[in-house]
Amino acid sequence: MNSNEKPEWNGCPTRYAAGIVGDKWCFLLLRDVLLHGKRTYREFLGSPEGISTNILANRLSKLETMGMLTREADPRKASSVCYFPTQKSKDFLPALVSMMIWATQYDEATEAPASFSESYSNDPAGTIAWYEAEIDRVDQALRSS
Amino acid sequence: MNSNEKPEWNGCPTRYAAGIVGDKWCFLLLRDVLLHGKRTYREFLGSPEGISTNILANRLSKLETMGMLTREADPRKASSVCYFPTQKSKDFLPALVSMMIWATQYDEATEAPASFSESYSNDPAGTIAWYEAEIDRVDQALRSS
DNA sequence: TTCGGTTACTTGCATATTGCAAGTGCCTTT
DNA sequence: AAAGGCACTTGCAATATGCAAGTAACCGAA
Repeated sequence: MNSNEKPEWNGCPTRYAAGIVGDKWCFLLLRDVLLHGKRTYREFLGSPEGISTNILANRLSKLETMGMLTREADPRKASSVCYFPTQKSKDFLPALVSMMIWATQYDEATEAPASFSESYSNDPAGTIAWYEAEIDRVDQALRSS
Repeated sequence: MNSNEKPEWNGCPTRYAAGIVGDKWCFLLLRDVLLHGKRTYREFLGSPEGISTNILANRLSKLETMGMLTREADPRKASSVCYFPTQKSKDFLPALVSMMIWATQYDEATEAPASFSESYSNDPAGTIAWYEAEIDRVDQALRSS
């Protein structure tokens, strides 16, 4: 890449990302799904930020429409519902972790232990892989129950 | 990292990031500053998304308060104003680029050339470094004028 | 020195989005 | 058959946004 290639086209990937993640609630729901293993409406409602029920329903359907989540019957109880992450949202993990690393560095009140940043700087790919494995573990357990 | 260490604390770095980037307009302004070399109110207004003047003023001051931008007199014309990226926002670049890579992969209408993803996958650190150098070049040129 | 143009905003107002509380319909459990 | 949980929906007041217009300071040219 040399300095003649001015990246004017950058606008678009960023706008695409902003359309999904440039919303506080979608962002936090993605965290719940990708990092906290949450899969149900009830679990999302329980997050400390206190999303209200209408906004939650709205954002879940938005995320479904955008191909980030799939809405399926809960294998444990047919009357209940699960939202599973798609490959598209799993592929968002590196970006999400990258933002967390940045936030950990600048948030004076961070609750993230030093070991998080350390393990990422020692082995970024391994850290991402660990989260991916957790997601798969959660979803396989759920789907086979 | 073993699977006993369940990362409950993840909520917070993500919430911190969501507080800044979980807003469409802040997100796009960061793009303009970090990727497009924009520094003035007038330049931000010119972006294709069409931010309105009151929202722009509001977000610039929010980003300044959050330590992402500094508001300074324009060295070219004292009556004008420049918004420069701080180290904090420059350190956000890896996360931003990571989101762009993801968006490029999933946006069917992406305008990003294949060479962008290629150069990132060949040499991620080098790609980030290139953007950092561009930012420094822009700001040094501006400040010494 | 005054006048038009530019820059960086602020203000007012109609519309859209949010937050909160309450309600609905469909299971499931007892 | 009744009670409760789950996943929403609805209504309404409060807040935020988008748009158009206005303002204040400065700058360069005539």
